[in-house]
Amino acid sequence: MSTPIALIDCNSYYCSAERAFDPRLKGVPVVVASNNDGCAIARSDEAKALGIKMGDPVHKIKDKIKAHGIRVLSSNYTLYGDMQRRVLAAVEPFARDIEVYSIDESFLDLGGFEDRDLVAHAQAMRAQVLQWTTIPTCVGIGPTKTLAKLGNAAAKKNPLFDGVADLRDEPIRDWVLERFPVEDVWGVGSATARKVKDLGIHTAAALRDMPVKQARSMGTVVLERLVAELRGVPAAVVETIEPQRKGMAVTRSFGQPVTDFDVLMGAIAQYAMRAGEKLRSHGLVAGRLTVLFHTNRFADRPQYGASRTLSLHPMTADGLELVRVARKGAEHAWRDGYAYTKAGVMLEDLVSAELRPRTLFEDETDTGRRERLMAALDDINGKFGRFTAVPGTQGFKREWQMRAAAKSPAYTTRIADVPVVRA
DNA sequence: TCTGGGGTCCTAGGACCC
DNA sequence: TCTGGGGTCCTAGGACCC
Repeated sequence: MSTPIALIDCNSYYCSAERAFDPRLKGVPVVVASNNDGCAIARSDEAKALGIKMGDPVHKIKDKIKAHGIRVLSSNYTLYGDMQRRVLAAVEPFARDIEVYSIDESFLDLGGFEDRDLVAHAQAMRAQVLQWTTIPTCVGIGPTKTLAKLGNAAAKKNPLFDGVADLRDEPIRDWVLERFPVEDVWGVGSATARKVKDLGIHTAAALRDMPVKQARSMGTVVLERLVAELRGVPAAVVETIEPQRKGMAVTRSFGQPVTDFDVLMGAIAQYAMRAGEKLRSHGLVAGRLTVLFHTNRFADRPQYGASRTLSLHPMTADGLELVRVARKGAEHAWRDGYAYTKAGVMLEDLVSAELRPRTLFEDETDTGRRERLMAALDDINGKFGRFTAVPGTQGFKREWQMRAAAKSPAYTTRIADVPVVRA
């Protein structure tokens, strides 16, 4: 008998986090938009009922927003990140181990709790999260991660489960899998769904019953493992230690198109500086940098996009060095006459800063000086807010700055924004 | 006028080597 | 009739996730 695994997932997480501090958002349709106020990335139940889909461009649903008074909020990741901390604090006592899978989902190793009624256990956990954060959740339980995930989706869809679906029970598992669309199974994307449907496989149960060899030859080992997991044979475990990161990226769409190299370079400089900050906060250095920018692929206008990858030696986390290298790449890739709408900086070959290989001609004093400069920069920007001290390359106008027309306050992380209750 | 951002894993195929 | 064989490393691109 394998250890039971649970998946706890927050319902309409970003919308729920916003509602925690603004009661006016309760009972009305709410949508949280992606960066630049571009797409709908979280919808309350009321917004879903109005037909708002995940990823809908906000400008294409303007009429619906107006007609139904849908509240559209800019995303506030500082708030969502801090609320996640609180959710996890509530969940912690209910599991032996936790794997934080995303900002609103965690896998729980329920080893040691087997002799309890796990449905009641999960209900108690949901109540705790709700009480501490006001955020509603659903829980799926199963012998494998895939089944826990599937149970979670079933609990969300079917009110019969009252928020908790335990798929360790075989009759219940079969009942759910036979009614579960194959394209909704975790790990089945549009390409795989198309292929298996051609074979007449339309449900999770049919996918489970697919011959393993056929799964392997049609897909990859990934599909083979997926079939095993649906059968209750674990192919993955709850991972409790965070793996070393392989890459890091800072990419943004612009608030308005950019046609001038220096202006573009301002944005790229900001992203490179931010990428450096991220590296340093993880204690890493990078060995390779990619700079990229492109035009709006949805627009009926001439298109151009390019990227350049350059190596960083010595490996570094120095923001100014990243800016210098990114500029070199951007100069190479630049073409006049286009309206660019997005740019980015990506870093690869990451290693821990202590393990950084030294190069032959490196000036240790100079390296030390630059490291202190970066530390000072992090200090200033940490204390007085991001972008307090920046290189001049970023420019002062920053017309490319992304739109965020309706961003909520930093209720939990900035003292001036803490809600005040008046008697 | 307005369509996000940041990740991971896997495979195929080329380069290179003995 | 039948192009040597086998190994590693790297990269690009696809697929998937939230």
